[in-house]
Amino acid sequence: MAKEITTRGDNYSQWYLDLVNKADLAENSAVRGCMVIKPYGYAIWEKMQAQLDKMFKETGHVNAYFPLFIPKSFFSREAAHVEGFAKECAVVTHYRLKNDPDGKGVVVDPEAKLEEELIIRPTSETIIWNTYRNWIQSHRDLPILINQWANVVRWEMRTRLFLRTAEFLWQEGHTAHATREEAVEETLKIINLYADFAEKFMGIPVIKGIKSENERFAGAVETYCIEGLMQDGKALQCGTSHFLGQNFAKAFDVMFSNREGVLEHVWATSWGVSTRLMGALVMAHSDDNGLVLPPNLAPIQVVIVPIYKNKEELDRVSAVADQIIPQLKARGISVKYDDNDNKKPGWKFAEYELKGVPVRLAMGPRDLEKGTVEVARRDTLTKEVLPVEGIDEVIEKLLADIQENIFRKATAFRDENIRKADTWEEFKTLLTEKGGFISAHWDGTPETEARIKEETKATIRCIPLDAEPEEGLCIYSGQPSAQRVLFAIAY
RNA sequence: CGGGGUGUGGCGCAGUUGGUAGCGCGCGUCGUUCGGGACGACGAGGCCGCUGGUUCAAGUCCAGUCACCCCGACCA
Repeated sequence: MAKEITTRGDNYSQWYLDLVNKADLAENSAVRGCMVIKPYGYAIWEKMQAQLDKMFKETGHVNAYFPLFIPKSFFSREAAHVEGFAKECAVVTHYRLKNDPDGKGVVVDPEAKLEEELIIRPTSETIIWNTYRNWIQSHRDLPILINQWANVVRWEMRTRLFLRTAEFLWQEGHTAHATREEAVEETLKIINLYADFAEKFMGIPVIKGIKSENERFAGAVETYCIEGLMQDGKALQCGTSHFLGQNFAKAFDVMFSNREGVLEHVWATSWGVSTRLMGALVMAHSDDNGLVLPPNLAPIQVVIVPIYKNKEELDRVSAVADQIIPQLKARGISVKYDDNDNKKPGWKFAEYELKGVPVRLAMGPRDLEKGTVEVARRDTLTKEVLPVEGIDEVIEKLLADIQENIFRKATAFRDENIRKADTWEEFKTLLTEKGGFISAHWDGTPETEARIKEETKATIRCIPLDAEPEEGLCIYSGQPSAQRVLFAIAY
């Protein structure tokens, strides 16, 4: 029977979990808070990785790899950084097990206690800056533009597949520069790169902005972010790029001699996106029938389902498919011909819809007679019958159209869900009745932000980069404010 | 860390006043089907989360324990 999916209207978070499970993206593992990313889900992540990796390299970055373990003492070097991460660190204290003297399996060998405990990286700034110290002496060693693809661990109390897991995959860029200007430029370059990626590849419109002090990365001078809006009206931080100033250079004593031979501290940035983007992808586009994947990230862009009564009919359909498939592949389109005889066409239709395959072609005896094929698109759930002749070109255009349509739809939704509030009452009403982003004046103090969060659960998602200056009064305190910021309930 | 819930074939579940475990899906074989999740016949598959207790007898009652999920507080 059908794989039942909870509808978005019934229970949005259950709908999300159903999709992740039933579309074979990921499942919970035997380890609390950690997920198993299944092949179909991982294939999407690999597409994200490939594209981002290409974009990083095009902007002059190179990949490297730093260790999973970080000596505990490194962590205490940068005060704000420790404070931010200390509460959620996994710690390695021993390096050996031994047979349980009582004969029940194995126990930690108390003899094997580490001199210095190791932290499992929640992020790698400390180990990296400790390493950069040895790499940097002169301005000629700069800039260093390194990215690493890695896993990190943050011991979260409450987890959700992809959106927040104890272990997750990500990339983290760590760059070192001779000047403040250059580091700031790098920070901005990356946030723009992330926004491009989110919009052009994931089809998710994002708002670029700066984090308030409360939301800033622990150890950063300034945190830039891209914020997306999910279909339930909650915001999701999709990526961050940090200007770290000289904080880590000072903590790890990383200095270079400039052109005048004077020693200066190095300027730094760090930036990352994670498997959380998988969650964003699901929640931004999908519907009650299953996933809706943008063609640019779909592991299978086109599926061909043959319809036949017997071997002879299948052979005839396959002969036509054999003509179409190479034409599609020649255009760089990934295609799957599903001639699995164990499943009926109807079953396959439902299954590929659940998995978000952008385009489905169905071909049967009726098509053979007329030289046609049925083309169904996932985003609109519409079908039309078209000539096989020239279908490759049609599909190439169709995929581009689907990519664009998905983005347009998400953009319209996002734009409809940014609302201005000018009074506290209006703010609260909009938040509970509509959700989405609320654009409002704020006095700029962490105290006010904290109070608003306490009373409404909404946080400042960002101060948009493109915000127009506008005199106003803080929605909460009534103090003067120079521009609006975006509030939302966030994941 | 609080509050709630669930542990029974691969998955989803039922199992009444205790009496020796069943249904759907899936799986295997065969046949008929095949343009929106097909049908029939036969078949395989279970230490009822774990430990202890009560009892002639425990999936069921009692105590303990572990795990996971959902909802909050903290966070990308």
